[in-house]
Amino acid sequence: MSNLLERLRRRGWRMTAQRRVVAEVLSGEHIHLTADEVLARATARLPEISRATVYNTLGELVSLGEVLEVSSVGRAKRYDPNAHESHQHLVCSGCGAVRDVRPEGDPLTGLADTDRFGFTVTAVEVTYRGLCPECAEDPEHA
Amino acid sequence: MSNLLERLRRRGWRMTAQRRVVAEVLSGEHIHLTADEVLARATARLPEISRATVYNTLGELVSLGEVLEVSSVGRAKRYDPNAHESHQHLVCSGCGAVRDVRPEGDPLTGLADTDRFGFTVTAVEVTYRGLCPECAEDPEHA
DNA sequence: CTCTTTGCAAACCATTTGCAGCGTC
DNA sequence: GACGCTGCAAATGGTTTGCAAAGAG
Repeated sequence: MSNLLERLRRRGWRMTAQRRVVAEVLSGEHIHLTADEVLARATARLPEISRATVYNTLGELVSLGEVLEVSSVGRAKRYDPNAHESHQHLVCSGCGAVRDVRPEGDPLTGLADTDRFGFTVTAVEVTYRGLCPECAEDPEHA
Repeated sequence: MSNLLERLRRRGWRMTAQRRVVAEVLSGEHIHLTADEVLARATARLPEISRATVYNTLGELVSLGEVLEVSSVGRAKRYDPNAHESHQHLVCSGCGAVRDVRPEGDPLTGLADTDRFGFTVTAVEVTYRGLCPECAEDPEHA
């Protein structure tokens, strides 16, 4: 656990103002921001940060395994800092809201051999789709 | 079941040469083509078909519920004609190959109330990631 | 005949890249 | 002081759109 920035410092990640701000913006629970949202929030704290740097930094965080890419919502990828606790996503089809969920019984212990087509399975992603309370009540909320 | 084209005729879907060819190209098992691949295969049968028509038609098939959009592989969306039999996807992280799988016990019958955040859950998507036999043996196969 | 679908080309949006200069370690 | 990171701007890839002409029912 602990926050993203602290994990990165502990790993000896080279620090700059831009990188720190991106990491800060990605701290918290149920965070699933697009690159553009990260840029907007980062710009609020550090006006001279550029879009390319946001993309570079996000890409590096993903390949470090400290941030997860979520492609199940809309056209733009979303970035999820909750990379160390296995979890699933609950996505609202109306407004695109995303919540992290962690059903107790891990139901995903892999595929029967007969279903694997010879694949070596290393990960499972689960997305639940539905409507959040606001969109269920007011379908125009989207 | 039955093939896509037949289902569409039965629904009284307006038919044109272009639409028929797109539906034909999407017939079969383990089909998960990108819009570009659909265009390429459709062009082989009907050279005058245009990219815009392929996109229009795919979009309509998706909103009819006869084709599924799969966004879990690469940047481009893929289109899966297997929309009536609930199934999951097995994706190779090396080469992007996709297979349909149908584990027997449907383990995913929803979320406990305490995990739902008030959402109305209507669907679950599961993606297994791993390496296909070819990529497991020869990591450069990608 | 009417109303939908098609083709073309341009617009769009998210993301990536090349390269000179700046800043961290 | 070296090498990696940053910003700019232009390129790319996938998808969408506007509009006039063609075609299905």
